[in-house]
Amino acid sequence: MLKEERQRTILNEVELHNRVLLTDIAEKLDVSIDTIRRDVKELDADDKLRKVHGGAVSLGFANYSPARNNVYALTEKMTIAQKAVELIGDNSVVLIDGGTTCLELARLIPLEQNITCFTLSLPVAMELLNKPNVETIFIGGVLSKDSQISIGPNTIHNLSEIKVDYGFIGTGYVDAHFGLTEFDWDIVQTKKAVIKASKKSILLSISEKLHSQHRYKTCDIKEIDTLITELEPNHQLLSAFKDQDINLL
Amino acid sequence: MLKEERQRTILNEVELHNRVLLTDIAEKLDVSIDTIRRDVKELDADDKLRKVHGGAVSLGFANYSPARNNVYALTEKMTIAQKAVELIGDNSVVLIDGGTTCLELARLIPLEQNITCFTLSLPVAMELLNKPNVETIFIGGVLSKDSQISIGPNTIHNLSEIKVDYGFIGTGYVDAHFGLTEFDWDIVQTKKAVIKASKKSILLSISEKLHSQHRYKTCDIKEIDTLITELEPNHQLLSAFKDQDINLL
DNA sequence: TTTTTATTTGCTGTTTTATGCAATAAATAA
DNA sequence: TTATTTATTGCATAAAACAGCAAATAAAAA
Repeated sequence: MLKEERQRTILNEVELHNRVLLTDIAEKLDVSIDTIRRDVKELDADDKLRKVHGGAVSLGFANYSPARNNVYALTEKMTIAQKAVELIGDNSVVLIDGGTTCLELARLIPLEQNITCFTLSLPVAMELLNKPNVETIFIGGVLSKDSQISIGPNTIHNLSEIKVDYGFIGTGYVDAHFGLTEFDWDIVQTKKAVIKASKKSILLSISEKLHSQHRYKTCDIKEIDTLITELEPNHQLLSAFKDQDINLL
Repeated sequence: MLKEERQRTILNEVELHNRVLLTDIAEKLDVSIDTIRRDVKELDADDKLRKVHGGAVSLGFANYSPARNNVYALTEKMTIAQKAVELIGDNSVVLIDGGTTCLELARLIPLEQNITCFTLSLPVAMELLNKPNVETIFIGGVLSKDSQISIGPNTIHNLSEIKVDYGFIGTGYVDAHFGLTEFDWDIVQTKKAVIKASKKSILLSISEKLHSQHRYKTCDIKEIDTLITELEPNHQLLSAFKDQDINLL
């Protein structure tokens, strides 16, 4: 078998599965592991793939860097945020939670929109300051380093003193049966207070999060007024939520 | 399974839920917790995520570095901030005002310094979140769009309930005779409350601001405990302050 | 054709890397 | 505080990478 052929096979394999094990391909092509190793080394030098310990991965796979494009599933989140922002009427009072989806919502608020906006998220607040017609009120409290939102008793107390038209919230995990869950107890307490401070709670979640759960429970699905995902409301992935008392957007 | 595949899975999980537990991933991928721990350590070193006790959080969630390209008189302000940061003892409770000089102070707080820090400035709060040993409490309220700090009655009320060791404040204008003055009435009210909430008030001001004044008065010089400028304390520009009951640094 | 030369491949022993285990230390929760 | 979970460290093992050598193969020259 020619070297060319062998390398072509390796590349095919890598492009198809994003990865390959040296041992597998050596056995498949019935040559020694050293030969394959040398082939992969050449392909790596030619920037056709990335050699890694024990095998090789495709370039797209290796170059994936969240630090560069920063937000995971940005298109989906923008779709969700767009649906959410359409709910906000002029002169309404809303509360925006933390998380990247909620941050997108803050970004998408039109410059001419005239609203009052409460938030407990530092990045969301930063974003809202760019909107000339949004009156922004930050709910103070102890700041969580991970989530960059106010948490703790003071935050919860502050939240207890307001009642907004819409509360836009995110969640770590959501399941049609188990409801909204998080792994952080403080966050759960805060989110509970957010929901209580909202006449209507709007949950923003990418579909990938549906049917996942964790240890601490924020609330049942029925406490949420509307669920917004990037999917069409009658998508089959949402069927489990159709039976529940919740609007889908 | 290749290490790269495993790390990609970890990244997906982290970006999906913002935060994951090492134990969960280890179980899901069926490898030892040590391996996951090492993976997460590497991903952290590569700035792909942030490792926290027991798990990992996504960067999009915990990343913010405001560019400070065009800060006026940055070197002077850094000198001032350096002098100020040396005043802060371990386990003390401080309050940091807004403005670029105070932001520099927040930046210069050493990573190992263990303090509790109140602030009403959004950029300062952002900066403080990067300090692992600083407990940050944000004083909530209506946010001023240009100064990016909390103002208004609610802010003032919140400030009335605390008393910190040091209050680090900035000012728009300062004069040995007329005291601290501002352009904006709301800001003045807030700064008054900040001074009242501080056992000792430390004024941070570049020398260029000395001997300037504006329409609304925050307080007299005698209400300030220490004035920090970029100059030597016995510089002649400071002579007018020497007669006053104020420390110079 | 045969001979020479260069390239490729496989093998051996050594070094490096990846992973899991266990003991101890540190951090967090109760 | 104590108890429990999570981190760190060192070590053992196995797999993989590497370097050098020699046989096999291919290409070029006589």
